[in-house]
Amino acid sequence: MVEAPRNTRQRRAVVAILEDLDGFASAQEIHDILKKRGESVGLSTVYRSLQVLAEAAEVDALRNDDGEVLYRQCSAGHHHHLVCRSCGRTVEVEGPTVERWADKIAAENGFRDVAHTLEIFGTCASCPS
Amino acid sequence: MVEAPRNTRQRRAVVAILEDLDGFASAQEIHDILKKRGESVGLSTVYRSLQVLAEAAEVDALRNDDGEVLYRQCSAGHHHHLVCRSCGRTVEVEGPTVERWADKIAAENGFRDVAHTLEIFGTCASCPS
DNA sequence: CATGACGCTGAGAATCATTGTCAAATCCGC
DNA sequence: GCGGATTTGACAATGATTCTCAGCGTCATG
Repeated sequence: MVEAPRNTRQRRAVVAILEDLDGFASAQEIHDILKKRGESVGLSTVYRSLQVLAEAAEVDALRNDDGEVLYRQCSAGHHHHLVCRSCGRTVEVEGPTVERWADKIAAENGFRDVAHTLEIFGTCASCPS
Repeated sequence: MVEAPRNTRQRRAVVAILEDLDGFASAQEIHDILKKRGESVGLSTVYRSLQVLAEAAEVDALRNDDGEVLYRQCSAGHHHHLVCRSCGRTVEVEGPTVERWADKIAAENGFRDVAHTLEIFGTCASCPS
């Protein structure tokens, strides 16, 4: 039996931040925001909460070029991201054609249990060069 | 003027390993292989060599789920990878449709300096479930 | 509402890939 | 062969993430 996660102040605080944020943010950034708001939450707890949320598919996670893991509250269902390198602003995008293409390629080469990662990075219109 | 890189034993050794390997390997793995072959090369040097090669687009780099950077000698030109999770065997694939799709999506949303990452992971035909 | 079991928290230590440091070794044009 | 710039490598340092573990908070239950 899987235990239901407990409803703690800290977990609620992390979820609240994610709801407010528009784009992707690292665990450390979220920790900083919490500190600024006076909602003190331990760094370890922020990491753990995000892991739990990511496993439950309540948030999406991806790595930036520096290898940091970034988190964001997203809509349900399979989708990809168009992410601003500078401000983190994110647009969710869908690419049914791409999904089919990837599956076809994998099948042609005899691969099974197929998954794929696809993210688009750029600089958004409101960020300076 | 950019200085031409020097032709050192260590750099040649790293390149030789990459030529022998079929799939992606981490800097540490390459360092281990070098050690086993008796071609002692410092770990820092392996990292530096791979960085240089990656910048020169002579090898491709990607991150696995653990956040490690993996390197592989690839053909020239833009392409993506179909990678076996189990044995690392890699097939290079092209997807002109995907490239166009990604650029179009980015343009529609006012993003510039666009790049994308796309990798397909699966289990290849010769690996057990 | 009190209780107890057990998950959750947090401060700090530990981990681990990667990068920085810098003196000594190596290249390479001359 | 020389000399100066580049490269190397042992080791320290960094930085994100995970681990540890004693104490706290939750919550089903009485």
